[in-house]
Amino acid sequence: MARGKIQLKRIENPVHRQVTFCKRRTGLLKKAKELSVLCDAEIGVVIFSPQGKLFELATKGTMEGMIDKYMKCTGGGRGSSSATFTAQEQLQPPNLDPKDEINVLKQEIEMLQKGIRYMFGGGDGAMNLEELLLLEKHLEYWISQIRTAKMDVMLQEIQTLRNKEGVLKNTNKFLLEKIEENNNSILDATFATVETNYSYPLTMPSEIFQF
Amino acid sequence: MARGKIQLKRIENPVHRQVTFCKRRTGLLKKAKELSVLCDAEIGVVIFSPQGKLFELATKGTMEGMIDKYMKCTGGGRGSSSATFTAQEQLQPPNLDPKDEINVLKQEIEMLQKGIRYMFGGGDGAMNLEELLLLEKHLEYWISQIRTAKMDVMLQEIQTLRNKEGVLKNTNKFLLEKIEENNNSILDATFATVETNYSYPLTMPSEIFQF
DNA sequence: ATCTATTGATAAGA
DNA sequence: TTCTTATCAATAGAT
Repeated sequence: MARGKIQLKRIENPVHRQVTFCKRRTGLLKKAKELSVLCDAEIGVVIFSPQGKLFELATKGTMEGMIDKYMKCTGGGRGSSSATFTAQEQLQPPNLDPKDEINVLKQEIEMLQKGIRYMFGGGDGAMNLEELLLLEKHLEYWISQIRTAKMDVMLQEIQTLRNKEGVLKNTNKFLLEKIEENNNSILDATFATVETNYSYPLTMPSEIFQF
Repeated sequence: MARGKIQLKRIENPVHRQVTFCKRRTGLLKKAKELSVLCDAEIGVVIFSPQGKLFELATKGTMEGMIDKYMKCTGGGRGSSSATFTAQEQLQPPNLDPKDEINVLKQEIEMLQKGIRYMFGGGDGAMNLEELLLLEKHLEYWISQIRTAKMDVMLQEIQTLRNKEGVLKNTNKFLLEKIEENNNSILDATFATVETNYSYPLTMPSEIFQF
């Protein structure tokens, strides 16, 4: 537009991209407002920045109202965005354009294939930012599975340690009783001498046994 | 804009208004597309003409997807606008090439995802795409909040238990040595008798102490 | 954030 | 709706 034409492609420079996003976002919302006022139209605009931040505009009423109206117009027939809907409604077949769905799925497959190549190859197999962001999302899910397994292991270890502790405590208790018995039959001198050589108390601080 | 400035108010002349609506609507959607491409943003625009006619644009995926994302962002805790459905239900409508293609693509995606899950050593590989996407959405929100706190608590407990175990082990060891000393000075009979009354071994299995 | 040379959008007319 | 053209508005690049 100014000081030089721009290419209709993603701006690679992150600073330029962010600045342009801010400027054009403002411009777009302004244009939407103008159109709404000038022509008495009802307009809703939703903008997600690459970082996922939401910007929105609803020229009449609320965005929810817009969405409800949109749903009615598209004949989706599914529940209102603001109303609760039944499981029955939820189970109705989706109303997606098959072509769109196919494209989405193809993109997903390509992304997955690239991701696999990336992980196997180790190199940065020429994935662009958008693909990396998509892959990141899937990795987050996959990682959650690992987390579950890890959590199981940790819970198991906690249980095992608790069991061990119980055994040790009982053993300790038994040994203490044993020593007390022995103390009744031998001279105290020997025991006292040894006791000073150890830092571990024969009786544990009470809080250690609190669970 | 051209041939004279305009007032930012409703255009009273119906013909002018209609013409302007058409022109500016085109311009607005163009701007939205440009912003999306240039800045890698996800944008949804919904326009209702005064006559109630719908014009829409979703720069990535479908408008329904946009709405879902919007609901998520605004904390609208209600269900997905695109109803949840199982892969089985989606397989129902036969005879349509697009549907068949979708099914093939989905199977391919599942295969790829299973492969990756296998690489990670994770899950059981029995989830369909919709389940994965839905679960991912929820996990992204919930796990991040719960994960840190839970992990801290668990790690803390493991550490505490290990510390306790170390103390108990050392105490146990000391007591054992003490008893051995005592055994050298008193009769074995008493000890042996008591030992049979307890199931806890005085010497722990070696693997218990492996960390 | 502000400035300004340019490009892009568009009101009016056909 | 679309095209043209004179103007106005948006904005890319620089500061």
